[in-house]
Amino acid sequence: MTLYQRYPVYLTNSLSGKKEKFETLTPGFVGMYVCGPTVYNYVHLGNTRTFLSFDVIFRYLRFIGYKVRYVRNITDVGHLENDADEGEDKIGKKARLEQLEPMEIVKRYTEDFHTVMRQFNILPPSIEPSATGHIVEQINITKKLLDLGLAYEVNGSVYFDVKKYNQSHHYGILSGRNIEDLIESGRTLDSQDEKRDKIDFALWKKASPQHIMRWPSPWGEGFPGWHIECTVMSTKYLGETFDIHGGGMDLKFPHHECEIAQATSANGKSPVHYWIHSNMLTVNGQKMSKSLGNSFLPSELFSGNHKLLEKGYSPMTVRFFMLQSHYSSTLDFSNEALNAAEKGFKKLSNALSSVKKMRLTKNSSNPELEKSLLHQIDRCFINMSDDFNTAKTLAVLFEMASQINTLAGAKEIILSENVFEKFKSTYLSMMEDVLGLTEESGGNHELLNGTVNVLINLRKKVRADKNFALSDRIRDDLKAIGIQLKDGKDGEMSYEIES
RNA sequence: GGUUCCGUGGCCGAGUGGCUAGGCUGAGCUCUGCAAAAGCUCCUACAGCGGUUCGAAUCCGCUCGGAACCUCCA
Repeated sequence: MTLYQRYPVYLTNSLSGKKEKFETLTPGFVGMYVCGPTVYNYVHLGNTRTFLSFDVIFRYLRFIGYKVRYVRNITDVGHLENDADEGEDKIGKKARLEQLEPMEIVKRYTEDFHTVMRQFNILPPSIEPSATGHIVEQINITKKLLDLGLAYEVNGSVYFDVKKYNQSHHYGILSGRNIEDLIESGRTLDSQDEKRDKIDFALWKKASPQHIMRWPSPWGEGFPGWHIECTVMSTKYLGETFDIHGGGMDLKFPHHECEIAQATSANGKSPVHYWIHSNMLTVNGQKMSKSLGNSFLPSELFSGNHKLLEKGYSPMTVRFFMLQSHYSSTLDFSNEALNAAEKGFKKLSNALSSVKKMRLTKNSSNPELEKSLLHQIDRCFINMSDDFNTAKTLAVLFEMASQINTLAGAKEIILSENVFEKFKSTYLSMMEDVLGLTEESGGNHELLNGTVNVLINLRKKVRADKNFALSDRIRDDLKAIGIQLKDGKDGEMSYEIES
């Protein structure tokens, strides 16, 4: 029996708005697509939260025994400033502003994105396709939609006919809207707009003479629209129907709605079984976004070099901070909360390092304690399988950490070996493999380690001689430069570098 | 205006009908030569008003407050 059979996953499907039992299309296999970044600028902390949420989902599904193909794209063309006639491609615009080739822009910000992902210990996806690598497929599906009569061409641009689609399907099924409301509200049409209806969206745009990014097509030189890339790439690597499609809440409409319309039209079937949307990171209750100017770059957060920050916080502190809330809730960002997270994470991290060193004294049954340990192990999985509830899982890990500290401080550990090992390995793997929370080295060099050990040995000697004045001085002086000595019960000493 | 969501103790943040969230902060105790770390104990909330129910933070209605989407945004 696999872990996923023992602890079946339930997740909130945005399509139904309900928590549903997770049943994969192919037993044991999961296909998951997540909308990646548009690489026209540095990723900010809000963007990072989404990728972190799906990283944990990916990690957990894998951990409980699924074979997961995780596709996360890079959008390097086609994301328009707006969908009106004069809409400019985001990459193209940045290239113009910075006087660089579009591919230079793409390269720079893709690398930044990857660096940030590594810093936060976010695993790379199985496949990371780019939109420009799939121009041919995007042209093909556009042709197909034209042939089906669900798209129309105007002056070298092709648009999706939402009203026509809505005659046989429900456009707005995901975001709970109906087409009449959409037509009534929203922005008015630009007079020179080529679209038949303002809710139609571009599949292919004609490139104006000054437009840098352009490819030949049956409709002349142009570039693909924003939504079509995800349909093409998800279909190509995961099939016409796949298990999970994720992304930030703000992509639900129109981006994901358009994906559903295109894919359903082109393939004759609904593309996705479970839609998962992660919620926004907020600052003072407002969404963190570039346009509002309240966004943080990860590097600013690490260094503390930002007007809203009192100090810097490590990547793992931030990762822990984000995992304390559920992915579907908004999370408010503040110095106070980060400070609390820093201390909380340190506690878990210390327990992680002691659990690695912990050894059994005697292999013998201890029913009462074992029952409690097994219960904690069980709850880790139950909580994670319940819509990937990292907050609840962390609560159990804190209990386990207390247990670990108690055991580590005990004279002897008497337990059945299999329970002991299971307990250790669950704490370890929940922390490191599932939640991706690893110990931070804190610049722990060999030379420094040796030097501190010289002082520790010296202090042991003077302590044995009851020369407490000197013993305290060694400790205080080290403390002053950021090294905290800790005296163990057995006369052993350890140290910790404070940030 | 339309669609959706939220309002939990000093702070952050889980929790969807009865059973302890958890972290941080604060107070006290234990251990320790003294610290630090660790362990234990305490501080017991659910925006307001009504309703359903034996019983509601949890369901329903209204009021107040806040947010997201409807235009690019993870």
